[in-house]
Amino acid sequence: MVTKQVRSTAEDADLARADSLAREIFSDVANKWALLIIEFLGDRTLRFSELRKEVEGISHKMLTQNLRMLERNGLVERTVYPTVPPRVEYTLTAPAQELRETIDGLCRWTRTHMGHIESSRHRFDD
Amino acid sequence: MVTKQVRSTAEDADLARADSLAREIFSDVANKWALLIIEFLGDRTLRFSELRKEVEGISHKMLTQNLRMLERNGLVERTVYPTVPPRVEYTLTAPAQELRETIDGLCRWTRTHMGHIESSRHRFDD
DNA sequence: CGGGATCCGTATCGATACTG
DNA sequence: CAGTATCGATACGGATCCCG
Repeated sequence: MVTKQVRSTAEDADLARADSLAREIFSDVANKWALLIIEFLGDRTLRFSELRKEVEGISHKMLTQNLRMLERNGLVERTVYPTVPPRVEYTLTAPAQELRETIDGLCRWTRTHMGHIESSRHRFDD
Repeated sequence: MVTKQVRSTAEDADLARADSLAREIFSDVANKWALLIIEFLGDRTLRFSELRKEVEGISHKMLTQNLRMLERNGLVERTVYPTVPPRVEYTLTAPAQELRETIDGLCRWTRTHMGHIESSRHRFDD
């Protein structure tokens, strides 16, 4: 166990960098649309328009924006077929598949506690 | 397995309601600040000001706003001690504790794949 | 068809000031 | 100390148009 006393200022700086990076990634990933895209894409390979149908309610803009972000973070793979009209397919990468497990957990949690939450809301709204 | 044909319109309406409720709860919970508050609060009992220190970067306003929302959904319990100056303590409820398990998973995932994500970002930014 | 660019209303957020 | 209210800034999100 490394104590505060023997930790150099350089190591402190490293930890600070790691922390802010983790926070940054967390902010990217812990947003509604990103999580829904990952959840609905699952282990399938879908085109842009197909994915848009799956994640209902998402706008054209939000879908492209989030897909770019996920691609940048190495969570989705984007394959372009240079045909006309163009055909673009999206798949989750291995790290994203792991992430999907925990998102599944989040979805299960929601379904399990929906009733409790709904009644709690009604109690609160007085 | 219930097929589409034998499902009544009333049952369809129920399913639609459940779906939109689930979406609503998901939108509440799957946001950066809410998740961080739950994660940092953990199994402790913290005052408003203590919690504000823990979740660094959160503004006074965002903290109150999210705490109200979490309280409404029955995820945090708010205890007011009518002293002067006032003392208000927050704790996670049982459902929120369960949720914390999956948030822990999300945090572990972030730490595990930080390196991969960072290098993927550098590759993308060209 | 996929996606970039633009416009524009709205929700979000931070800072500040004020109450019990 | 905890919380509400108000006010600007700006980021978000949707609608639309156009290009490959």
